[in-house]
Amino acid sequence: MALNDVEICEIHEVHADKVKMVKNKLPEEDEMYDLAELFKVFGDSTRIKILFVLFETDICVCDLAACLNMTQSAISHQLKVLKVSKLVKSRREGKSVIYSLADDHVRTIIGQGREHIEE
Amino acid sequence: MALNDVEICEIHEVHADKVKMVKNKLPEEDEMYDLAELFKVFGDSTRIKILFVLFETDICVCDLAACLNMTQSAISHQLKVLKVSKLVKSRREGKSVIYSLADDHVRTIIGQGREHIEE
DNA sequence: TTATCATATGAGCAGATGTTCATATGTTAA
DNA sequence: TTAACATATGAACATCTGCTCATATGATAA
Repeated sequence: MALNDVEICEIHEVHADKVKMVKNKLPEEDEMYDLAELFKVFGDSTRIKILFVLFETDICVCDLAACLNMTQSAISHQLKVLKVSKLVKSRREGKSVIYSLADDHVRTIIGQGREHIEE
Repeated sequence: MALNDVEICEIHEVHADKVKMVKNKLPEEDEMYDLAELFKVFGDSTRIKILFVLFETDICVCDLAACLNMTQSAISHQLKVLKVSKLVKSRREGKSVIYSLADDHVRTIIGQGREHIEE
């Protein structure tokens, strides 16, 4: 029998009614999973730095790498992650590819994060 | 000589002036790093689920584990991460330890995340 | 005290993640 | 077309992360 813990707990003390009530109010598994995936994207300092640069200006990969003192390859890999998550979009201009913020949730989310830290 | 990429780029095309301007506007390295660390905490589905439970009610470790069908140990480890990041606080009540949300930035941050996803 | 319940924690392991390196793709100019 | 620049990408590797298992700590009741 799997998940013995749950069984054992119920015998003793777990408030089965409370647990059931809370379970019903939780969002879909998928939604919570996707949310975690989104925050995972914010959870890397290279990507955060990229976003801060994009707060200031649209910019090409090469300049971005220079801003952060990192290799073009490393930046490019991370830009892809940001793009798949729709936090960033890109357009081609001649030989360069210019990246920019996809929408304003990014600013809000990061803003709230900063507020939390300032305490 | 290290970081050849930057050097090479400058010879050719990088907009040194633009790069310098952006660099000046960026927050402190530490702040960006801390921000990434904060979001890293949100970037795991177990922790996200814990937070959603805490949106509904204060709850003990045992009930929390039952809600998520996970072991007490796994939950306890993650609660520690959440506590160190000040997203969650705890109080003892008899044999149990009751966890609750530390403040309301958590709701706001997660709310913005959800908005971003709904698109 | 001792027994039991509730939670916390350390070690170990498997899987995920970010960077580097080499190279491929795509664009422009000659 | 070819050469040079700009970006993207795959593989490899080292590090990080989250879970499990065993066990320690803490609290209560008998």
